[in-house]
Amino acid sequence: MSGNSSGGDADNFNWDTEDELEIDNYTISSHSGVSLPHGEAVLGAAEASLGADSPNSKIIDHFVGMGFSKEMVAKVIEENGGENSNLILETLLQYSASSLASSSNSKLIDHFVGMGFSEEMVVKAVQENGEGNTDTILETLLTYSALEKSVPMQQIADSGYCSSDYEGSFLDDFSDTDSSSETEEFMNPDSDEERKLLHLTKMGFSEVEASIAMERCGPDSSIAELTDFICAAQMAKAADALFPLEDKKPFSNDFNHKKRRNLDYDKWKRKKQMKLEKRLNEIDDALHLPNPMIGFGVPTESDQIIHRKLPEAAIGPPYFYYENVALAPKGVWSTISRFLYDVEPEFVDSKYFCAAARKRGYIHNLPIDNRFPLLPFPPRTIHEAFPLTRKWWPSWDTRTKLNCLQTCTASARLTDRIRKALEHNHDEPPLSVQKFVLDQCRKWNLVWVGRNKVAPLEPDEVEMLLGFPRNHTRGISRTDRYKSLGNSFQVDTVAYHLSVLKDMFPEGINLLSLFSGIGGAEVALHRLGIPLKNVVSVEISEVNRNLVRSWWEQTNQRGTLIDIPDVQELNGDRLEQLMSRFGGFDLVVGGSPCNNLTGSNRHHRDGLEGKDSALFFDYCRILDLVKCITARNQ
DNA sequence: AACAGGATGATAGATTCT
DNA sequence: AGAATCTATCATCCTGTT
Repeated sequence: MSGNSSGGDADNFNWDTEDELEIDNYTISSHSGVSLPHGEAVLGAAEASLGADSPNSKIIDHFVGMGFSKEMVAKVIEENGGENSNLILETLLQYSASSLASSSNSKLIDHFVGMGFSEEMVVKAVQENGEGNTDTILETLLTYSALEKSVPMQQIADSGYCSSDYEGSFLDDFSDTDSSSETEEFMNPDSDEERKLLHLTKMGFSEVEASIAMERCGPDSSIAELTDFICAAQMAKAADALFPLEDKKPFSNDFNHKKRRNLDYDKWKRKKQMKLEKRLNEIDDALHLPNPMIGFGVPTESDQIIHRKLPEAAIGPPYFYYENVALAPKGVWSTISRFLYDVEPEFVDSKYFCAAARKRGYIHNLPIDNRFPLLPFPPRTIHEAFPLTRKWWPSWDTRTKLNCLQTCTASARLTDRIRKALEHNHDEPPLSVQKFVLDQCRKWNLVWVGRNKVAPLEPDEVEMLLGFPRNHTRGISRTDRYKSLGNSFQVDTVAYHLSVLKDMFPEGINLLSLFSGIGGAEVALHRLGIPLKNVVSVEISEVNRNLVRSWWEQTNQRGTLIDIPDVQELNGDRLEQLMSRFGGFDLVVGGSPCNNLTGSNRHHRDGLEGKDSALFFDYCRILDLVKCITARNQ
């Protein structure tokens, strides 16, 4: 961060429009001595509204619980009313920022501590960002505190709750941390949901936040998940307020102002969000998608990283391997990484392994030296993969790789439209037509199968590109084949990462495969020549389970395959039972559903909290249990 | 089973601002 | 010149309706 030289940078917070002059000198905490022009009057009013019976007292408590001073909260509620908590939070953060701008360096740490951040956290943030750039420090602190507030799974594990009822223990552990709360009077915690709700409100979250989180995370979500969700949401909201410069918000009680504000609010918010994310990215550049996307190395490129340092908590046994789409909504990968022991994701595009792109992130604790690829190498270009298309391939279609293989394919109507668009021309079509056709070809992965004729890939061809044996998915409906394949691993890519296991487990491995799909991990290990001793495969789709079972028999596996339809079935008891029977798991593989993360989902791109993608937390839960049980049995 | 249906984020290049 | 901003381009393990 290039530094503004000192804390006196009032320019950073250029708010002086008429409406905002009144707050320009306002400071949030008793640590700084700047006083308000009419502070007394405001505080007087605020005092009055602090009574326990006041309708706003709950919301005041809420924000105080977040670390803001009572006076400041009261003032903001005075000015904005108590309904729009979003607006209140933004304003509070603006106040914080503005007071920062006028506070001196020596008071910097005190100031942040006064906001409710811990001293060591502040010192760290100041060290990292320099003293000058206060808004950067605030951002960093917010990031830290969101990270800290969320309770990573490993902490639960570390604290010794291994059995299937650890969530209950966790609840008990927290339920008496705070005795002063008025929540009891309206809640009677006899159901699990209400218990969680009560618990969350006691932790300082609002009832609304808690309910939303529970709705979004599902009824079985743990407190850890819920707090994580709320903190993420709070951080996003807080983030909105951190742009003091150009997009100034009118700040007054003027009704028209507010109305206008609301009209532009969404647009404004989006713009802010974008900018904040840009700045947050600068903070944790660790999660930038790499270019070229080769992870720690691919067999076809010379660039390679041989060493990495895993966080202590991540080191096995068991080994684990988690996969999901690389281009997930912002923050998703940092959350995933946080829940998986802070292991840095390895982003790899399968175009370095086969003829189709497939940008994915992998988080694993496997060694990364001495990897080797599956042989023979699969075709690496479209022409190699589909030699027959070469004859019809026009010179102006310069593709050499296909795009990501998806679950749907182009309609016949579209290929027909393309044919018609091209038929009118004897020579090269005009540029506009070329562009249209190329756009569609890229979008739907069309290949040339005749004069002016494009077609989507056949399921067989997709199987081949993804590294599965021919006819692996044969026998189910065409639509299902596309769907199952589109949701699968690219076998060569995964095998390259898993290849390091071969020397370590010459006798074979016990595999726990979550969200197995059509068995990409199993196929990869088999093709690597790593014997599969016992495989427990969890897969919701019966069609897919049958495919894996059928492959298992066709390939004359000697081991045991156990399939479980529902990931919820795999609780602590069941796992203990399975693990004592097999002697533990060597590897836990899983790629949790991505349909709430991917850009191609028009309707429910809800991020990790989405209905399906939230199953990621089950992966964490189960991995944690396995880790715990393994450690205990050693 | 076929079909239609945008939104998000990354990136590169051009343009303007400092 | 270099930073900041704008613009165009491209890719994306898909869902709801018919």
